[in-house]
Amino acid sequence: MGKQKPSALELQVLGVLWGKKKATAREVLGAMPDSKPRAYTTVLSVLQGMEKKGFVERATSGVTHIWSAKVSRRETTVPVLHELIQNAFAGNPAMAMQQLLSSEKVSTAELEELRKILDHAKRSAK
Amino acid sequence: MGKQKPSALELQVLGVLWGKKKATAREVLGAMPDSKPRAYTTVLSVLQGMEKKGFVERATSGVTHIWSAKVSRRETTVPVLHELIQNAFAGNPAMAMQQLLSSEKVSTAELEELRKILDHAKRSAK
DNA sequence: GCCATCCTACTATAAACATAGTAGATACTA
DNA sequence: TAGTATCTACTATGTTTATAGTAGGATGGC
Repeated sequence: MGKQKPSALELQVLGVLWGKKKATAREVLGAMPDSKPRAYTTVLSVLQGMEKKGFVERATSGVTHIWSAKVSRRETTVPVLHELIQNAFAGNPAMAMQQLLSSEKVSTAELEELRKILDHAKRSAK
Repeated sequence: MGKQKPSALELQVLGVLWGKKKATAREVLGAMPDSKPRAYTTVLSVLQGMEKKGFVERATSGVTHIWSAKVSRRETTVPVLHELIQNAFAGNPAMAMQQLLSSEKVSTAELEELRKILDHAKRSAK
């Protein structure tokens, strides 16, 4: 019953729900970050499966159901990232971050923010 | 027939090969970071499948085959991380890094190293 | 030389995933 | 109110994943 790992598609659905707080199946379909064409029923089926796994829950509003995430972004992604780092980065998170910095666009403001977090982490470590 | 995405297990195998440069199937089995018990033939089958997909290649040394990665860590993991950030972090790599800093152990030396990279990125951005 | 061992190739299979259709209920609209 | 559109539940299907067995060839020790 406990902590299962969401698939890539399920994670994408969760990402939408973390962003919107609440959404109908149709709204989720419209907000999927990969813009792959999918049938409405595909997303609905995924949501229904995710409910069984405890990833999402729904509130009924008339006929339409309103979906929301039941698990937090952090609790969900920490194990996912951890596993990825174990598997692909020899357990070394710094290597992953280094690659992220060089492969993804990070704004100056975000860089500044990260530097603060870094300094704080350094002080805590000492 | 280009760029397919490796599964989690395939990524784990690649991680072993990136670390060891070359390894037999048995050595790969022994070095899998999750220490899940698996049959020798399981790993062999995975390697054979990965060869078809172009992820690994082999050299024959007598009867035994020596396996090595045919794709680099970077070219493989950049799309994987990118997709993860799109799906689970609203396309925001800084959020992912922030979480990494707070959820994974990073040594003081690595923090220092990261700070340098950060400063460099900041200078380049300006 | 023989037996146990280790190797690869090939095949099999259960489970998970991604996808979507169909049917029946409800709601809108002209 | 008749027809159209929309919604959910349920079922189905092709694919990929993870797993491992079996068969047959080679190796090595004794």
